[in-house]
Amino acid sequence: MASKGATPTVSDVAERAGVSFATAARALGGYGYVGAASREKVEAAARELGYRQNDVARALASGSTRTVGLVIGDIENPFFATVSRGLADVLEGEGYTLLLANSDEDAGREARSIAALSSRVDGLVVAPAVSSGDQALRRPDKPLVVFDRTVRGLDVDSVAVDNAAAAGLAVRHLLELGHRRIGVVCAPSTISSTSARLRGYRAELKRAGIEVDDSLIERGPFTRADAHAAALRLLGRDDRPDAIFATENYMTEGVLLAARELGLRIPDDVALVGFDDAEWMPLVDPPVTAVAQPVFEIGQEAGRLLLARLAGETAPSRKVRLAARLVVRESCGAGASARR
Amino acid sequence: MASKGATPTVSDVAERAGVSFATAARALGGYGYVGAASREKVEAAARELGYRQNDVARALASGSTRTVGLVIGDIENPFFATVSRGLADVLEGEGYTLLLANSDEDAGREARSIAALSSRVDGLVVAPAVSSGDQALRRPDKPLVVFDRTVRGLDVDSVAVDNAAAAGLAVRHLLELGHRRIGVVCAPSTISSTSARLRGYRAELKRAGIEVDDSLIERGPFTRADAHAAALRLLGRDDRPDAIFATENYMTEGVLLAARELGLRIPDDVALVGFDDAEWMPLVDPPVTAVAQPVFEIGQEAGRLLLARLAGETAPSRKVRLAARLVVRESCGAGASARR
DNA sequence: CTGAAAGCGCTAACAG
DNA sequence: CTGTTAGCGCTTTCAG
Repeated sequence: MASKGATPTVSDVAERAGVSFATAARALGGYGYVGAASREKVEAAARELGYRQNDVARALASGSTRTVGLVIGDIENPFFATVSRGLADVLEGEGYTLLLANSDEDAGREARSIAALSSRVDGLVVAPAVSSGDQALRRPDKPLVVFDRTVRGLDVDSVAVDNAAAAGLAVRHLLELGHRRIGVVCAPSTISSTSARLRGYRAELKRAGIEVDDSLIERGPFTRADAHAAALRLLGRDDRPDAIFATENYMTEGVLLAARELGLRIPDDVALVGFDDAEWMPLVDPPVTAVAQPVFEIGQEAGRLLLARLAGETAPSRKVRLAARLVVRESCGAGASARR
Repeated sequence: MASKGATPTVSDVAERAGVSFATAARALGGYGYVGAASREKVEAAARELGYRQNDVARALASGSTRTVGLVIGDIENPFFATVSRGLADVLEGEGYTLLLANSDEDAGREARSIAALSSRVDGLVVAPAVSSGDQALRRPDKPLVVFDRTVRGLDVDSVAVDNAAAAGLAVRHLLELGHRRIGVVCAPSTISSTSARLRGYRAELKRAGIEVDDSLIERGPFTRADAHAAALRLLGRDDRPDAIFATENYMTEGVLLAARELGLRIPDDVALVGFDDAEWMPLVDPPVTAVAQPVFEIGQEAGRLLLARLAGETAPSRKVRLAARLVVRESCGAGASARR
């Protein structure tokens, strides 16, 4: 109903309220002193005009946006979704809004997402797609915290699980149940979390006196389809492994699918332990044993770290390492009798 | 290595390159005429100084951000994740960046997310949490497209599946397999898609000459835990239904879990048909029959609609309705013999 | 408490 | 092709 077609500005409101621009701006912006009478007039005028703050202008003038950006690898991966909830949870308490961008685990897209966000937010949290970190991550003059993965030579706050130890948990479980020939289906090892899990796998095998057979390690890219293909290769071998460690939830799905197609029974023909728990894992046949990360907490912790920086903390960077735990179900042969 | 501590601006680059501010701005901004020599000097200076565009300033000055915002109900719900990929897919082709915000299916949060985004983007796509639509949605002077749900009295472009018809598909399947007493576990019917699915359920029952028993309809809020509780109530009755229609993927998980806990076999003791397919559904025991929406396409279509508006299209609002299809697996009793 | 005025960093006319 | 000069809408001194 405003006379002008365009969105009303502070000046419009000021004029209508019969106060100076500065007073209207203060009342509308919620800063500085404003008398009760003026405030009322301004608020009424704003309501009548349908005034709405222009965040872009505010950001340019004040240099702060009260929002933080999150760049994730794959929005369809529940891991990232849950991290984002943990992060939002902590941020909201401080009045920050969270904006997300997806990188599809692609370095180029990641760089663009970071660029798109970095001038629009006060701080950034990122799960870097490549451990060798392009320029994109090095430059931001905004506070940055990385999670799940690390980047060589990038000294910033980070949150993650001890991936090598967590992988060890999974492999040891397999070993204890008598499996010796353990294959792995994993994401590309350019992702630092993947390579750490692989390291844990190797270490655990070594500790058990088993020689690592690299041909048993299948590296797919990221999709379920890739994991599926990799699992098919591994399980189709004459000398197929008697157990598989899937380093990520998509990989677990791929192995499950491949086993089903090949008519292989789990855990009798081949055992399976996954990394990353999922809601559906107790529901499949057989229920899947997997390493569970404290996902929500990872997001929360990242949020706390970032908030501290935004508040001006200047201490040296912190590396927060959370513990993962093994959720034993039936896909490795343990507890099968406990089935309901 | 810039002399000043702060991020270099166009003026800094111009000065260093020995050209005027405007020339540097043009070279850096990629608009207007710039001679090859000047361009080179500017680019060199920019590189040396580590110049980076300030998108906020650019947005304020140009009135355009080249980004669109997506407000979803629950980032952990794969439905939204996939829609967002479809949307990003279309948008990227036109050089737009996608920014996401989560509403947690809460009206207040939704309003805040919309507010946070709307002055930072050129257009918005939203899955409205409430069908009665607050002011938040009515005001934006930016192009808006809604998906999955509709809002009474809000005349904007929208994309969705024909929910009533799709629900009919699911219920008819159950009916054809001889199930008569069909319960439903659903989300709150304030969500327009849920109420449409319920409408489809009722219509199909009526068509089969079966009276609708409202006590067989359990409405939970949104979480898996709620769905789980609702399913427990329904399946715990003495006169428990012989089939259940779950109107959403979380609901399906809840029913599966409840049945397992109650020691009920699917489909023998109770049949189950879900709405929304998921990657794990073929993997559970038994594989779940469900209505599959063309999720990625919904995102793409929303993107196309929005792009058209951004390009200035001014035609009356369009309602795109996509078809869903039933994916028959084994949880209703059909095809059980086809099991591998 | 209120007003005037100077930018934030960039785009966009408008002259040269 | 290049330079000058207004703003975009708001925050922020600095005087009153």
